Amino acid sequence: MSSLPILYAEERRQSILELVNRSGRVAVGDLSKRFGVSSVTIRTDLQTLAEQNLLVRTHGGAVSTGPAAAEMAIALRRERKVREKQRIGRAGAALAANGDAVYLDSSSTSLAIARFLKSRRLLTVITNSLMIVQELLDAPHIQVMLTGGSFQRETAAFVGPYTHAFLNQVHIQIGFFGAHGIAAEPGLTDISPEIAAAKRPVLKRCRQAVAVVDASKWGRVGIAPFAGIDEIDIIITDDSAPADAVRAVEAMGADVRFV
Amino acid sequence: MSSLPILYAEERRQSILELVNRSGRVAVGDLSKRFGVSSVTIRTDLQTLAEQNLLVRTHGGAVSTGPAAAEMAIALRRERKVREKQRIGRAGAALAANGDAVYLDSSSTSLAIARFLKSRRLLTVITNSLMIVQELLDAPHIQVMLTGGSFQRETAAFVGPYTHAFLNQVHIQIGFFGAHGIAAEPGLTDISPEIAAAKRPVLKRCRQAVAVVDASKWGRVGIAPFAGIDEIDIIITDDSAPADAVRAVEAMGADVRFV
DNA sequence: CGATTATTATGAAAGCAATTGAAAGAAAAT
DNA sequence: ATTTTCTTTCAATTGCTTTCATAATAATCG
Repeated sequence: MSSLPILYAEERRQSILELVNRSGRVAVGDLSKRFGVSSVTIRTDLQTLAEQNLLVRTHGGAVSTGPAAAEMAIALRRERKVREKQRIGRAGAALAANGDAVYLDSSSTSLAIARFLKSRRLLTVITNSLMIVQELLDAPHIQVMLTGGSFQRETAAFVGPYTHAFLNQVHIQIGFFGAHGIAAEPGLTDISPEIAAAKRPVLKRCRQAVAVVDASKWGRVGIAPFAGIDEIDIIITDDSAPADAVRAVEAMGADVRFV
Repeated sequence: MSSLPILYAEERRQSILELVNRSGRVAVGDLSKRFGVSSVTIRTDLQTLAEQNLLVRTHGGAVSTGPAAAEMAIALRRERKVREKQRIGRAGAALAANGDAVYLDSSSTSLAIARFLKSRRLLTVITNSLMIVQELLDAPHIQVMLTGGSFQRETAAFVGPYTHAFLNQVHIQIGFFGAHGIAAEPGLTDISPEIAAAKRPVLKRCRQAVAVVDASKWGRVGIAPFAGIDEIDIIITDDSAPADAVRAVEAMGADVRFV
């Protein structure tokens, strides 16, 4: 067992990655014995690797992320905070009036809203998200418009200058925006500049801009800011949002609603 | 059969998902026996998956969902002239050079071309067809651009003025166009004015325009013409095309190639 | 058709393993 | 020597699964 005398953390993680990709799965206990470190250490390793999307964490171990082909479908479907998003989705959908042109961005919360809009009529849904188009395929009474642009595989969204050009031509009654983080400063942020760039022009075109963020987003700040708190009309979140972060945002005059 | 000793919850759910997608339905009792866990555990699994919209819960089990994915898959299976289209697709794909921007319209023959382009690199595929985007999801080396516009459910294509606007902004090396009919006069036709209107502007933007039509299209004339024979550089068809119709088109100077 | 019976579902409680967070110790880097 | 990073221990927490009792649903029979 001590055939590998000492390994740097990085080397060990590399080895773990090889193992999980070779056999498809690893167990914390096995790894702990194999490398001669505590199980807590292995867990932090797995967590680190999971954060980089190099494997998928499970109870007691981890499994490989699978073949790159199905990667997107699985990753996007493995939603978290499902219940919270569902409640936020229902509340958000209720804000759209008949006849409205509704914008849904490429976020899982917007997808939740789409699910509640499916049964509606006389709605136009504008989006840059492939997932939302697919979700609305069997909603025959909803007119669906896609922005077009360059397809970004990681997010299943369309981005880039052509997306921008499309969005500068439409008028929208109400727009829903997910975010990676929300904080008093700098406001709403996301993880990719392209995604943020796709959201920014739409905001200006919406009579009403609604941010939809579950509790985990509060206080977080992503690399790419796309909207200040003052640009958002309504913020919908769930009631487990941290109170101090919410207060800081409300102090700037935001209308925060809990579901 | 149950040689798998212990499965992580995640793995088990993944397996259940595969089973339900493969056979269309699963029963709680079967799953419970197969995985060697209690029926209550299976129920929580099914509930979790149902919350993520990955399947639909029923009494005693679950049935597969994905009206989007499944429906489209069925539509694709209804294709006719599969073998001919495959041959045409291979020949068409061979015309695209590395580095090209390729346009594929929303026709089943273009979809056949997309399948042959998947393994290529350094290609940009521009399309207004949702099915082609989906086909190229797992072709990571191909950049995919979608025109955007209004979604037309019958053809799974994007059409309308926004589509038009997008297409006026791009330059394309080679474009492939399916058609409902081809004849010396009025040339290439389709069944819907919207579809025809989406094809017309692209034609002018392509250095090379290729019509891909199986034998059944010759001599047929649809309601909406979109290109004269003189606007087309190459016509690819299969060798069972009616000779007289082909001759009439060739007499106008067309380059007709058989596969 | 209604009543009975069998099957399936749901909720609560409990056991166990895995996880997380905090605090402190060890190793490496500056 | 000091800071930083990594690792461990320990306690508290969470998550998964089971059992059992009860409710709801489907199927069967009179």
